[in-house]
This record gives sequence, C-alpha cells and structure tokens, in this order.
Amino acid sequence: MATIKDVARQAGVSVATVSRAFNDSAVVSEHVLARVRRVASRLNYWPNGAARSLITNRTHAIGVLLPDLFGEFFSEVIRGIDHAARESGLHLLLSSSHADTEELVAALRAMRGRIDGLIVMAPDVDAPKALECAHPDIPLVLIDPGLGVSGYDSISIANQDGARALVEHLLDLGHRRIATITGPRRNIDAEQRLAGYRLALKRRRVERDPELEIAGDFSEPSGYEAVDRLLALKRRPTAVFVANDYMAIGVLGALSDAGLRVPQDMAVGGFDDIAMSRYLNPPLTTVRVDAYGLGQRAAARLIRAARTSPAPARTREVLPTTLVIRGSCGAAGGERSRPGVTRSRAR
Amino acid sequence: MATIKDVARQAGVSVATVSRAFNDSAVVSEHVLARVRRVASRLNYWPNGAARSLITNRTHAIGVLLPDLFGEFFSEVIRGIDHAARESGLHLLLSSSHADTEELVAALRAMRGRIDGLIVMAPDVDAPKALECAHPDIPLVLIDPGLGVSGYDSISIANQDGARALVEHLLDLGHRRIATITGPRRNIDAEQRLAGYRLALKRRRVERDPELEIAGDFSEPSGYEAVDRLLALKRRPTAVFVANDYMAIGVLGALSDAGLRVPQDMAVGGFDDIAMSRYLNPPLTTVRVDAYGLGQRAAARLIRAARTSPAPARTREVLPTTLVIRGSCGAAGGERSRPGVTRSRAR
DNA sequence: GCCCCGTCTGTAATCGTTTTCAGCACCTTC
DNA sequence: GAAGGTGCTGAAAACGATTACAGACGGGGC
Repeated sequence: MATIKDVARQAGVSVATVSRAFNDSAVVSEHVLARVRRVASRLNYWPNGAARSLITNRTHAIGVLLPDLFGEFFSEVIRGIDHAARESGLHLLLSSSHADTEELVAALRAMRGRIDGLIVMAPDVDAPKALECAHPDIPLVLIDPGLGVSGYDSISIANQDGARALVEHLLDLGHRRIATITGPRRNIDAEQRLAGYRLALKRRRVERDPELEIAGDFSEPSGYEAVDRLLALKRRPTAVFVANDYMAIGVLGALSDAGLRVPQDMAVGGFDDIAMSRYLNPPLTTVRVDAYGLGQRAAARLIRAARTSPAPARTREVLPTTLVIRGSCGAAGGERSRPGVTRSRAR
Repeated sequence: MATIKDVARQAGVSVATVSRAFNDSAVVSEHVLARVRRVASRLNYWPNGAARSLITNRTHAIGVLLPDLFGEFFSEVIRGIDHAARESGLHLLLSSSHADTEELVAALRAMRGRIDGLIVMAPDVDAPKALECAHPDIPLVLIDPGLGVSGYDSISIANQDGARALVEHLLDLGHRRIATITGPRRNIDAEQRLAGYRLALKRRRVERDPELEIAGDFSEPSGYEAVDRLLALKRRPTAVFVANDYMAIGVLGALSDAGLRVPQDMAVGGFDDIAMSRYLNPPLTTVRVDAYGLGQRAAARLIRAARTSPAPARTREVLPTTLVIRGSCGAAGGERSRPGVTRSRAR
C-alpha cells in the first residue's frame, strides 16, 4: 500500500505538501496540487485512517453498544443512528450482544482511540455504572437508561405513559379485570411498563391483583406459555396487557389454540408496534414506539455534543409513544383483519 | 486520557515494560506485572487503538458496506456477520445506504487503515468494478454479486433455483397463466429471480408472455400498484410470483381491495420469507433465504482468509433456498390463516 | 576469578500522518 | 538598496503504541 512518502517522492515534493493537498488544498499552489493529485491517484493512495486519527484525535466514527442485534426494534434504532451519522460523514463502530456488564466494559475498552463518541443502549438497570470506569473524555449518549441514572445525556421512551394509556383504553372499554404479562426482571422497559399498568389501575380505583401480573421475558414463547397460567386462574381476566409485541404474538397463538376468540373472549394489547403487528389476526392494538427516531435523535445529540467545544448542558429527552388501536382490543373502529392497507405505510 | 508514558512513569518502569504487560505478560516478572496493572487500572489506562493498529497493522475490525440498513433482510445479514465477528473478538465498522458506486468508493477510502477485512453487499450489477480501485491488500468477501464477477470470494443466494421452484410449484397446482412482478432493473437478485421464473416456464413448455412480466421495485407500494396493471390484462393470470415479500404484502392488499380472494381467484407467491409473511392473511407461500447464514458465512470466510497467511483459494459459495408452502398458493396442507403457531419458531 | 548463560528491563527505531515553524523567493514600498 | 510583506514549501516534532536489540544482573561451572 502506498504511503504519503511514496507520493511525495514520486511527485518531487515533501510529505507536508502531500498532506496539505489532501486537507486544506487552499494553501498549496494550483500546479503542485495537480501533480500531487495525479501521482496519488496513480498509486491509488489515500491517507491511512489510523495514522490520521492518531495525530488529529478524530476518528470520524461513533461507537454503538447494543444488547443484541436481534429484532426489528434494534435494527430500526441502528438505522436511525446510521442515517444521522452518515449525514455528518461518520461511520458506525458496532458491537452488540453484551450479556453482562463485564463484556460491555471490554468492548468499550477495545474502542479506545477508535471513536469520537459513544451511544450505549443497555436496558439492564445497573449497566450505566459500568460506564463510569470507561471513556471519561468523549461524548456519551445513553438510550433508554433507568430514571435513576443521571450525569449523562440520555434519550428514552415514555414507557410508563404508553402502558398507562393502553390500560386506560382497556378500562374505557369496560374491562375491570385486566392481566399483564411482564418483561424480564431488572429490565428498565419492563419495569416502567409494569408501573404504567399499575398506575392506570390505581387512577381508576380498580384494585390490583398480584396474581394477574404474570412474568414473561419478552420472547414469543414466553407469551405463549403465560397464557396457560392466565387461563388457569379461578377468576379469569377479560383483557391482558402484554409488555411487548413479540410476546403478544405468542399470546394470540395460545388463545387461538385454546379456542378463545380475540377480542370477544379476551382483549389483547401489546407494546412496540413492530411491523408485523398490523398483519396479525386480529391486528394488534399496541403502543407505537419510534425506534428509528430514538436512534436518530441519539446520534444527532451526540454529534451536536461533539461539535460544541465546551460540553453543552446534559439533556434528558423522552420520546412520546402513541396508542395504536386495532382489532385485538375490541374497540369500535379498530382495523379489522385484512392484509396490508398498504399505501398509507409506504416507505 | 492516560497514555502509556504516564503509566510507565508512575509505575517506575519503561514504556516497553508497560506495553509487554498488556500483551504477552509471560516475559515480564510477576512483581512488575502486578505493579503495572495496579497503576494502569488506577489511571484507567487502556492502549489506544489507533496507535496500536498503526504499528501492528491490525485493527480488530471488519468493514461492512451495505446498500441500506432498512428491512429485516439486511438486519439479519448484519446480525449474522456480527455474531461471527464477535467470536473472533472483532468489531464491525459499518457504512450503509450507498446509492451509487461513487459513494461506495468514498466510504471504502475512509476505511483505509481502519479495517482488517471487508464485506461488501452491492446488489447493483456493476458495483464490483468500483472495488478494484480500492483496497487491493486486505481480504474481501462479496455478498451476492452477479455471476459475472470473479476474482473475489463471494457468497450468494440461489435466487434462480428458488424462483424456479416456486413457479414450478404453481405449475404443479395447475396454473398455466402465471404473472410475475419483478424487482428493480440492474438489481442482481431481481434479474436472477426473473430468470428462474422464465426457466420454470420454459422447462414445462409453457409459453412466456411478456405482458405478464410487470416491473416493480421491491417496495410494498410498487406491489400494490402492479396489481392494477395485472387486473387490467385481457387474459387475466390465475397466479402471480412476486419477486420479494414486501411487494407481496402490497399485492395481497390490492387484491383484497379489489374484492378478489387469495388463493381462489389469484394464487400468490413471494420471495425472502420475512418474519411477517407467516402472519399475513392468508399466510404467504414464499422462498426462504437464510439471511443470517449469509452474513455469518461471509464473516467466517473473511476471518479464515485473514488468518491463513498465503491467501487461500477463492471460493464462491451459493446458499440454497427452501420453498415454504403456506396458504396463499392454494396447495393442500399449506398453513391456514391463524396467528402464531409459535413454539416452532421460538428463538 | 573468569566466562557464559538466562532472565528481565530499557533504549530507540518505527508505523503514517498532521502541523508548527522557519526559510526562500519575489515583490512592493519607501 | 534596505525593510517588510506575501505566498509557497520543507524539515522536524509530535501522536501513542510495539518490538528488535542491547545491557544489567545474578548465579553456576570450571
């Protein structure tokens, strides 16, 4: 691979001039510039990124740490980050699937000197602690940390509001015995959605029954299995709020297998509004989260923080959610089962 | 940020010793090692990646160039790449949405000196030419290039076989007038799938009718719109092979809006088997492509190539596809419309 | 006592850039 | 003709690590 020295030698100039030709271009004379450019393209030369960032302290890359790449939600987040990043000519240095905080810290260390900023999505409630030990000097934006976390820029989802809105909607439809299937313990989204469920009941003075809170883990099978416990209850609920759409798919399948009709025998609500929710049978009433926007805003925030020289004040943004009413909750006007009313969703 | 010099000074050793402590660890004495480690962790020191890779010529990152991050297919590919990469302790340097080859080349250049290998997914038929000008010295794996491309490692999809299998299945069901909705021109997947459609007809001696080949662009709305032209034909077909599942969703929606029943009035087949295809109404008969496997094998291939010192022989792998028969084609035994028979698809 | 060897550590060159500073022409101005 | 700009270019010092080479030290064998 040709280096700056090769170009300098063959163009009959110094390395400084070649460097200038690839950076400012204003200072160097027209004539020399052309010669350098010609030699460079003949040798297929381009400045080495590592050497460049060693001296300039800029890498034109932002680090992204995710719990896992699986699922539409995360991939939408990445897409949002990527689009914002490429507008500023930045690449993404990606690392995912960090089961525990130790792995997270290891990944973080490996990124030293390779990134200009960092976006971390760690739904585990105590992950942010791990961040303190690392990277004290580059901008950092957290996606969806716990409310207890402070001292960082963050952007999160209005989980509690969304869950409350959905459960209140079920209450409005006349349901009084409403179950919930929760996400994993220690997951911040799961905890906040559960809190929203409880808050809705409390506000409407409906007594909370602990046996109606069934543990799930955000996976489709766990939703399927939770239905067994739901149907075994002496006083069976008439509606269920499922803490994410993947589990809700499992719930719909299990109810169908059990011969129950949705929403007549059991109303169902989900969370996330993943793409396939509207194609389920019946289409799933759920809470829409703008995953793309989440990523995009996180990246935009990071870029702004990196640009402004004295670090701007910390901000904590909360992205609102919207209730999407479809057939599975039994509300009048909810979309009926039918494939793709496509025009409205074209992208 | 602490550098190796700070650690050396405070630990009372030379930088060489600190460096050794962070690399081999065998040569340096127990006692000194402990002291260096202690000082390093107190100063929160970790070797700078840029400096390291400048001298070692290794970056522990692989570059990934994609046309776009959108859609489940690509996100699955990335997931596959990521999993294979992290097994070898590698990060992903990601860049996507390269509309034209010029952008692709620019992204490629920016990665100089930052990656140990490169995976490029460029469905545009002439993109590989652009690669020649760049990175002649690191391993390169192409995902899904045209058949004409040679001289590179590649891994691709059996597009033609898959399309042929699906169309032959429709022929087996008795259909003789079968339309197709194609992907964009100059897209290699689209071209190969069209070729598979034509080949199936040819083999079964069914005459090809050009007006049955309707242009689409892989987007859901284009599928919806294509149906208008389909239904306007004097001799209306009884079945349609849609070149990807997103368009097929649009097709199902349009047929439903037109008051036609699937599969009775029109049989429909898709391609890709995206997650939501099985939840459509009726569930979509389609061709499954292992996107995760595609990414995973590409990364594995790259890593193997990077490890073996004299570059191993070029390989061109083709990932087989499988026909997935569901309700939309009208075959007996196809899955009927029902939400989530979930256990079998749990992940 | 001398030599040799093994074990550990330090010195310094190196990777490929950017950037400061100085220098060299050449021109203008008094 | 000297002084002072201008406009361009080159020499050399960083940046933060790795690693070849050499040196220091202690101990064992003769």
